[in-house]
Amino acid sequence: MSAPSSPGAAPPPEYLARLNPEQRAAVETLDGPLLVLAGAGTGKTRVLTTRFAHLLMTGRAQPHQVLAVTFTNKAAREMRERLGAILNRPVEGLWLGTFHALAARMLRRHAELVGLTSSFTILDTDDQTRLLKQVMEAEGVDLKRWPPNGLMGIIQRWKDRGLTPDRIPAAETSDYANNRAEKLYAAYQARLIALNACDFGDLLLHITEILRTNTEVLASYHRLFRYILVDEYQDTNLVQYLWLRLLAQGHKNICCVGDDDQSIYSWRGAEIENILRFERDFPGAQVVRLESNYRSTRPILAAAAGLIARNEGRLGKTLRPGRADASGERVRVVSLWDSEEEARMVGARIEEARRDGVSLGEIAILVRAGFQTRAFEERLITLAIPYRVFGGAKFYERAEIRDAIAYFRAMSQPADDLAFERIVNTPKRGLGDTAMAAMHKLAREQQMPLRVAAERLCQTDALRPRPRAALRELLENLSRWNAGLEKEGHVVIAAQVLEESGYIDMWKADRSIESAGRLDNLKELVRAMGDFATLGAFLEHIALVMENDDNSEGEKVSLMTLHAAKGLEFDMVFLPGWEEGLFPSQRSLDEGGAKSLEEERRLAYVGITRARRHCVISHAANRRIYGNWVSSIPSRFLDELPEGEVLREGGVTQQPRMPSSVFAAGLPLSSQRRPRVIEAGAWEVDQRPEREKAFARGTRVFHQKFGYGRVLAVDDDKLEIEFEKAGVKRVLDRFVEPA
DNA sequence: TCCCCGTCAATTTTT
DNA sequence: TTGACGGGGA
Repeated sequence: MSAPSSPGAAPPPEYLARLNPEQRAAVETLDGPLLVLAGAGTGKTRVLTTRFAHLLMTGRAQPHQVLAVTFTNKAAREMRERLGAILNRPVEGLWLGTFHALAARMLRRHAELVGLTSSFTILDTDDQTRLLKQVMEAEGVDLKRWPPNGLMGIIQRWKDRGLTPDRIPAAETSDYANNRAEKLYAAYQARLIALNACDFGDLLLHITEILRTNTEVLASYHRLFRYILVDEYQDTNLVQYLWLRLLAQGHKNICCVGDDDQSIYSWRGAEIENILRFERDFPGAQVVRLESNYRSTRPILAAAAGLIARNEGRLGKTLRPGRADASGERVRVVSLWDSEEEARMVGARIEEARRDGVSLGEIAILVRAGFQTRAFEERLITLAIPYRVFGGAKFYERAEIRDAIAYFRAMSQPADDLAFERIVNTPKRGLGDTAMAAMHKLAREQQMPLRVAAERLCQTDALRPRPRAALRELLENLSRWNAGLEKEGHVVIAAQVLEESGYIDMWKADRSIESAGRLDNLKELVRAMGDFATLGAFLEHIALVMENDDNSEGEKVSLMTLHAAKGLEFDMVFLPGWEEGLFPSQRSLDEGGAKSLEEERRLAYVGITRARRHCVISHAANRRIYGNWVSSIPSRFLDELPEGEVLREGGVTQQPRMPSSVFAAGLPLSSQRRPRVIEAGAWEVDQRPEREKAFARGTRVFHQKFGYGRVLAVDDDKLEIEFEKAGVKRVLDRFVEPA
């Protein structure tokens, strides 16, 4: 390959010449800890991959001597591809992958140190909950009072912090289920080991435990990894941080890339403190800031910057427009009457953009919570605008896929009770509660896997002849299939399993609409297995690399949550529902206080910075939530946008429909409360004049949706009104009239 | 074994 | 309003 770049020598290689000075500093600062603070759209991925390539090109490291960690498979894939592109060849033997994939790979090498074998199973969330539920039942916990999912959350947070059951601080034993959380956690862990299984949290928990107690193992990784690269460092949790810190103790060449302003995952254990603390954690650390943004127009960046500047806990950086054509229209803030009108407004603007030649694939609607997508879906269907909702059910989560995988697991992993349980009576073999209870009883008494207990049971006359025969057949099949694996190969056996177990027939006999699709999915599953050398490799892939199936032909509007949008960009972005209680969400306000308000604000920042050219933020005065109308006041984030950078407007000039109650009251049209028609442009100059219209306490007022009421309290332009029919609500004064 | 009905809750999600 | 879930009855 080309010669390494030595400072001062001849022109730098082409891959470096393409970088701006700050990016280049991030790539060429090779020794010691380095934090790269990469703002949105500043070329983070480019820096990361170029740095990786640079390490190889300069001969600083062999491919296998670099540990490169990402959060998602998508990011890992992208890094691999771009690395190959820079080096102009595919690269083999890399330690490049997600935290979980890399941890699993390491753990398989040392599994016996925590009581597992190297072929341990990785459970998905569904299995995790089922197992925990069983543990809780065995301990006699009232599952109604103490839902397993609650404990699952507690356990996961503990695992996120690297806490094994014996390490739970006394102060935190939590009052869950009468102080039994810790005991249940220990029992759950014991069950996992007995099943030779890990949940996702265990992958990092176990390997970190191994590294911190086993100096020889740790030293071997110190010898191996000369350089460590970490993506999205602001999203790391404590155990991931501990794992990285242990590994980095060797050469101390750890480079973390991240953006504290985009830390939006604290609720799943991410600790923004990790990135804030970097310089203290890694003495001698250097920090490089990437602040040149190549994505968005100046007004969009200014709006985002103004908003995020309100946060206290941040390292601080300011995005500068880096594009030559950074001028553009201001961010629009549109006020609407209700959520239906909001959907109409978004739909109308999308149609308009489409007429103007904007590709639908370049348009996104980003919402705070999943349920918000529905209103927009309905509108887009009406307008015949193709769209795509991200974050739906995934391929591996479908029942038929999970069943099939359970068959493969049950066949190849005799200790995998969860898999065995799932398939034992699927399709129906007449093995109901009675048979299962007998198996469980024996397994428990003899401390053996279910499958072994089932074998024993078949040799007794504990079961009636019919179920006994069915069970025996299943067990014989499992052994036979497994025995054929070596000779026939896993793809042939997989097809055979699904066929001979009667599973395929079960779906063929099913006359529901989905059954054809399910059969297709099964076919696709078997086909995909051919891409893997062994069944084990395939199962690992399924557990860790659960790809969202991505059959996106054609250009479609993207509908997704703000969280799902991180890392993406679009020409035109709609950000609806900026209302107090929805965004920032009530729940985060209630539970997390000031800290989570800051996280909500970061989420808003992420939303705005997704937009390249057009950003339309909106809020509605009334919204239907869980079936009833709720009035809402504009999000505080709207007030925090710098005034000069936004254009405040009313909605589409569409008259809100009269509530039926008005007609029912039989009022003459002339005296009807005329709905305040919100006209385009009407609010461009804020609402100051409107505000003069003071409503004193006790004033009797009329509201379009809630009818008549009396003002209880006035807070600037927000009124608290006790409505005769609808109860006490908080409403903006511009939406009520004196009665 | 299946289906119907009452109850209850209801962000954000990757691996 | 929707959906998931569990209990009870056919």
